[in-house]
Amino acid sequence: MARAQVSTISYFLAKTDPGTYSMEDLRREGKTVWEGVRNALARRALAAMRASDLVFIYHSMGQSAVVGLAKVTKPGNPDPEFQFLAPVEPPVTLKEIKESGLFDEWSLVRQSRLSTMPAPDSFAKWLIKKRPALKAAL
DNA sequence: GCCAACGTTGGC
DNA sequence: GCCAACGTTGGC
Repeated sequence: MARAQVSTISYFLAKTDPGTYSMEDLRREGKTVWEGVRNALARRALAAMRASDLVFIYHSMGQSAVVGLAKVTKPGNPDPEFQFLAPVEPPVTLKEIKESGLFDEWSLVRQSRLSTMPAPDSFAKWLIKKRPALKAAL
């Protein structure tokens, strides 16, 4: 039976070394083209991004935490454009994500070197529950 | 086409 | 700063 197509958004997670380009830089600039990712699997995730998809910005290199939320304004071809939406305050650390035990199958946990990847809907829900302030940005 | 050596990333 | 994971390069 046909059913009305509801447009759904996908979630992603993008890592960045804050020493090179941080969430604060994105916040200041408002928007940025997310480029410089070379790994094939990571580029596939970038290419899959569509306008209005949501991206969790993650600081690698010491901080290891989700620090912000962004929206895809231009799709990946393969470099998408991100618009800053909101900080995650306080950041949600990889440690917390691991300790939740909910995301053991996720690439963030399984494949530490992967820099860009899809994020499960369950992670978005879990994060919003942990940081209710994010609701306003969604 | 295999695989050893090397380089890079990111967690700790 | 170290090391594990893993992608890439180059000799054969």
